[in-house]
Amino acid sequence: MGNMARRNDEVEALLQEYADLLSITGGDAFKVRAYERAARAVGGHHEDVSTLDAKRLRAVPGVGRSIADKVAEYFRTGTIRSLEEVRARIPAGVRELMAIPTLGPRKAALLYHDLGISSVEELVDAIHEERLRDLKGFGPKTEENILHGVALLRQAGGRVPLDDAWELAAEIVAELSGVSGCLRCVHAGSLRRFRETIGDLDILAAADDSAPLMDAFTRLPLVAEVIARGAKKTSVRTTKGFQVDLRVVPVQAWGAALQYFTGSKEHNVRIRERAVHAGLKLSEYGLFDAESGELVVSETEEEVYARLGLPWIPPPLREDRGEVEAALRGELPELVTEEDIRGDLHTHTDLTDGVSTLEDMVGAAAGRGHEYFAVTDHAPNLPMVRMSDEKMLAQRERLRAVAGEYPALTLLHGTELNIDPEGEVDWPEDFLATFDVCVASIHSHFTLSGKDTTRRLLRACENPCVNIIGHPTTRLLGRRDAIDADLGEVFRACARTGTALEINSAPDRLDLRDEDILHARRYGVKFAINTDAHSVRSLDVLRYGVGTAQRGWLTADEVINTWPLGRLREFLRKGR
DNA sequence: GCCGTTTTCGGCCCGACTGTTTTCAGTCG
Repeated sequence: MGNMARRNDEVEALLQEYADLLSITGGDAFKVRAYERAARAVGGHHEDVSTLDAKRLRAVPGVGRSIADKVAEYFRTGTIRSLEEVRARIPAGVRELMAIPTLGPRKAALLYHDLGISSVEELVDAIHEERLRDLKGFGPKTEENILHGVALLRQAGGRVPLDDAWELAAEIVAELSGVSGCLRCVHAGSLRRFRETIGDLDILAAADDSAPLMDAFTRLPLVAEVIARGAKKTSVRTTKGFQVDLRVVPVQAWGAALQYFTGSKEHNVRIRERAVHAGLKLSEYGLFDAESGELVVSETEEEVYARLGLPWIPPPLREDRGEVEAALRGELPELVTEEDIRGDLHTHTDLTDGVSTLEDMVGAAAGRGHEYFAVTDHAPNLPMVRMSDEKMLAQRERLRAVAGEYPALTLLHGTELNIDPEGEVDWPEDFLATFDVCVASIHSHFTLSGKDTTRRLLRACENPCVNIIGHPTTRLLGRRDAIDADLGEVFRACARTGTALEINSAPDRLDLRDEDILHARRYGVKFAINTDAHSVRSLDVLRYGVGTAQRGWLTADEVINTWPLGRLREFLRKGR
């Protein structure tokens, strides 16, 4: 799976790059869109595109003769000639300008052609030197927006999205686990704790002799540079500029090392304090008697915690947010797990902006062992999707038709509504009431005042047909701030009206985020952990939503899509 | 560049918002 995903991802990235470069050069907008569409389709495709012959490649929606040829050329030669040609004309830094929110291909092209700007740094310098002032279409507000966008980008501080880190870790762990003499290998660090972005990736392995593991590690194809190489620790930088540390420990020290390298630093400080008070000393090598220096325990994390008078603490809780105190009181939450999730309540198909068909999405849901599955395509007020009542009803018929093939899976017909500035949604109540489930989300007017946004969300909660507030803060990691709202008021309204808050699992959203979940659960709110999947493959993101929910201390009972269908349906009736 | 119970051309995702203009270009969802 990991490997297959990467081949498709490679092609998706290349086609998207080609689309971006075409748009910068002012190429035909429809051609640009064709490449973007093909990129998304390949990225979301369920088969490994490197294994497909020409005919089956062209069966991927949006892939025709020309793009199929380019994909084949890439797998045959390792490059795409036409991409190389356009790369030679446009520096990579110009494309990187497009990562700045509010800065698209036209402005990037203008900045490059008129001022020779080809990096974010040069752009920031140029703004401070007031060199943008004479540029057509650029005013003071544009400068301000660019600087804010750059600040958002830099907030991520070189950190990597959770899914990128996860996939990289999975690949490295799989590779190293096969090395002779490797007794254990896992990822640790902030990835094990499911933080929303990852700084450095920490891989931990156990072996008697570390040399074969270190050799294999430094020889991985994705390694661009070996930063440090030792017997216990080796650090590399990947071709994408990401630092990965491998630590190899004797298997006897596994538990102590895993505990130490999982962090967080703040959690470990608390744990070591407890050790000191008990006359012990904790390090990555084990728990030792402070006086005699004799090893007490080190083989498993459970033993280490137990010897300190604590139950094992799940990694997502290890942030020094009261988990040690809760553990001491015997009040650690029994965290929701991916296995607890019985179904997804927010997904899309190619009827709107998804890339997989309804049949493929449903088949994949059945394959995952879901008990229920909601298809919730976009409602008409999102103009790009050109939705209509007729299309929705036709989809409902199609859903009914496919349902017969999966007797163990209950299909729910839903929609993702748009909450307008007044808090109203797309359809009147009588039509909404015909859906099994309605998600309602903000997709426009992100910059209303806090007061107006709060009122807007409250109004949506009070709609008797709105079951779930989708991606409640609408933030995009590294791209868009959370909306300004009095979340306490919103959470109170959700609890009162029987409206669930979504934990959107998309790695660039993770919305609600962990702190907001901790806040919201104090109001007795219910949650829904959804994928918002736009393809079969993106159904996999569920783990990130569950990890985020765990960081928010959620138990299965607080999450409506862990419930049996009957209890879920009762909740979705919302007292109607 | 893709696609076709419109089949080899002529459409294709469209409307709103923002900031810049002085009638509109660029970006976004």
